[in-house]
Amino acid sequence: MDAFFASVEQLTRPTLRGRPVLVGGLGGRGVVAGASYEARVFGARSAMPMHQARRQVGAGAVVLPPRGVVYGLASRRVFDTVRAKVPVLEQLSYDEAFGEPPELAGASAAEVEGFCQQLRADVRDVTGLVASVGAGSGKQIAKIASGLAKPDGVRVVPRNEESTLLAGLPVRRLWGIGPVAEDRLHRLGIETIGALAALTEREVADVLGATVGPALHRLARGVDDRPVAENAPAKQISAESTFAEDLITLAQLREAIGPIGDHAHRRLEKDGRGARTITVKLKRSDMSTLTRSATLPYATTEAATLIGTARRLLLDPVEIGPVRLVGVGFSGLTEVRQEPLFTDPELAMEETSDAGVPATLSDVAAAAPAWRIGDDVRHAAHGHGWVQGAGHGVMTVRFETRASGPGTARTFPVDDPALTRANPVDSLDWPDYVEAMGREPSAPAGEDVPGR
DNA sequence: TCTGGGGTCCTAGGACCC
DNA sequence: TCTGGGGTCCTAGGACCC
Repeated sequence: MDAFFASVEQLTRPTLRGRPVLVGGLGGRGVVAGASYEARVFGARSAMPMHQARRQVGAGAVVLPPRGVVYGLASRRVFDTVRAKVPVLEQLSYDEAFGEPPELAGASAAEVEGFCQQLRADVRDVTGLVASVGAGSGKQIAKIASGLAKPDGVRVVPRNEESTLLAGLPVRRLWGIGPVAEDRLHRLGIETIGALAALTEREVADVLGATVGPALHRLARGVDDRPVAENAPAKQISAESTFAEDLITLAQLREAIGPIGDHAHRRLEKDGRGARTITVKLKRSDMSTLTRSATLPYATTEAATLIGTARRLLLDPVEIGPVRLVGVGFSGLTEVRQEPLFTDPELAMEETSDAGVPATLSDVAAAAPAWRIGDDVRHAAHGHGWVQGAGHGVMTVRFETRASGPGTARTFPVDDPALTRANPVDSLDWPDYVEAMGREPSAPAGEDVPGR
């Protein structure tokens, strides 16, 4: 999908079409999760610090917090549509998947091109979103081709053009070569995939490792027989959170880990399996990370045991230095037939002792929610809208959805009783879609698609 | 006022077992 | 009386992907 997050915002909030949209964290430590093509013109990119992207785009920038549920449903619509023509899909993220349609076995480049164009048309008709498709003899070539196809296009790489195409590309374009591997190769004067392909097996293993090296070497030489397969069940479920200011005491960490553990635990429950291994992740102010893990004798779904164990694994900032991020991960995921007969009473105690803790800032926020830019709103008379601006006791709401076309903005007192919080999904006209289809779309891996 | 969040895979060392 | 070899599991760290 082309600029997926930003495109969903422009689809459901039509006023934003044609404008530079940045989706991502709004706080000082936020990064860009999605940038519309209008924003990319100014150099804004995914993973860039938000303040930097904002500075580059200038005053016209529209900065919005991510609406994960909306992207998740849009993603399901997209892949339900694709699945009708490509039964086996290997999903890489919310917005990207590999497929190997059986009917294209032995097809000519022209036939493949036609198939891909039809697929894009289907996706666009059903979802209103723009997809690009790349095709080639293997996943690596298809992936590179899809990058070349964007925006809004198809790129088919025939067999006889593969090696020429690969040879000229910078090594970094190879899926699996990141900043570190790129740097190592550059030090040896290896700049292109062609130069990488020309190395010996031995050389490549020395530079990139005994496993990864030869694998990347094969891809560089155009050898890619990896199958396209449906995603395996997740091996790990985790949640993490970066704080506006570094945490400097163990007490702060112990308080912070509760909501993060709850978040991870909620997703574990949704998955339905139990976990044996609990991992705590801490990122220090210099961006280095520390992890500590513990493995229980049995898998459990119990929040008290899981989060209590995580809390026990925390390290003291007095010893390790200020902490900017805390994460909790669960792995060793297995079906749990029955709950264990006993839980560790000490751990259970630790967890439940949170009950009497004084209200945290987030509790206060939940009690008296302030309207924030990007919030979805319902008004008794004007319908569904979103908060375009707020401050000085008033707020501006633009009333529009995917179906409405660009809407009008109206200003209200922030405490206007006619305004209530709305389900973000309604901006996609989701209820109408479900009604038209006569059912919910299939939910293969649920919301917990890997990546993003 | 630098650098999110959710994943996968690999490496390497040590404990432990036969 | 000086210590092999193979295997699995666990822990910690790191590269890489979107």
